[in-house]
Amino acid sequence: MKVEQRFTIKQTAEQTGMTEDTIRYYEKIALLPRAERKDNGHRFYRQEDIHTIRLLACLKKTGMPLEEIRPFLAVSADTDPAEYPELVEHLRSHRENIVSQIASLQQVVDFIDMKFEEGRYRRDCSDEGMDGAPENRLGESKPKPVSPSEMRYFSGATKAGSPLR
Amino acid sequence: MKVEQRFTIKQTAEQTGMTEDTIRYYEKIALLPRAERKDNGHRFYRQEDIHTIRLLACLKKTGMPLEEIRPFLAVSADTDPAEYPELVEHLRSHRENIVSQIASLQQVVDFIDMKFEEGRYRRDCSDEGMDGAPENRLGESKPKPVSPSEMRYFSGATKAGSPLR
DNA sequence: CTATAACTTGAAGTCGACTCCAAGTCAAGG
DNA sequence: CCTTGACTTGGAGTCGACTTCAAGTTATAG
Repeated sequence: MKVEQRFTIKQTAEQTGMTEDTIRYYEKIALLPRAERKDNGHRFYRQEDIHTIRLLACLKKTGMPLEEIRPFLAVSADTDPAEYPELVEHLRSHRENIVSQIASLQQVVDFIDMKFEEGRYRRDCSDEGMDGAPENRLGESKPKPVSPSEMRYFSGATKAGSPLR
Repeated sequence: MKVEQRFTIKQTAEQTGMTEDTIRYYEKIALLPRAERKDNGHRFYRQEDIHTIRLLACLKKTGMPLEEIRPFLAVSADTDPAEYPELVEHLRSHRENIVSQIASLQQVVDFIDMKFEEGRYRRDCSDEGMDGAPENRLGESKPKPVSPSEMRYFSGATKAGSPLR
């Protein structure tokens, strides 16, 4: 058994898809804890840290601002979230955000698919698009069109008379 | 039949969830076409414009930068995308982005759900998480846990001896 | 007539998230 | 020895996306 692998900032950057500068920046703003240093002062990271940074990267991809990620990371490791009741609400509410973000994204995918298929309709994409029962559909392959349920299309302004509206 | 409804910038802002300032800003950077003006110089918008702005809002929610939205809007109306072959590729590639964004988001949702359910595991959330066949799953209701297929969890660094790794 | 509100304009300011820079340290190779 | 490369630091600069500001116009109500 090795003593526990150590990674340089460069390796860490490669493994997490961040730049070295960004990792240092996160440390600077204390989003990440101060990394351990070797004798020469160089940072080094353990597998554990890499997982944390990956989670950070993942949250960032969901459009979460850094300040919201901050409390998230506290719970990232092996902590039981129930120990931080304050964060539990945070998590739950962010989960809702994400779910609605997914719905938004799905609408855009549907919009695009529709454009491809028919090239003429417009889909409504309002904030309240998914009220009621947000039926979950997620077709990866193109031939899957839009679900028929409760949809509102971009109507109006269809120069050549639209049937409904 | 009315002459066609006209909306002030304020009403438009309300209906699209943007601020008036933002709408003016988009006009300034020519993301939106110059709005028509009344005799007194005030902007007014038609239903059609509102749809366009809604689409803009929707794309923005998916994290698309304004400069990428720009060409998108060109095709938003009643245009057939096939007439703009350049945009078709754009659309297709953005669709792929979104699909992978959805996958990312879904991972975070799964991560959160797992935290809630077990409060002890860590899920991996790497960039290449969904390679191979991106099985599409999208559970809206909480009781839906994570799909069993090809998943990598946050492992490592589990202070109290982790089983695998 | 005045005051309030809803708009107009261009320009300047803010904020988050990097990204780059200059100056310095340290280790290894030629 | 000097150079190259990988790092360190603090601070400044950039960029996207707004947001605020100051000054002005016009319409309506009291």
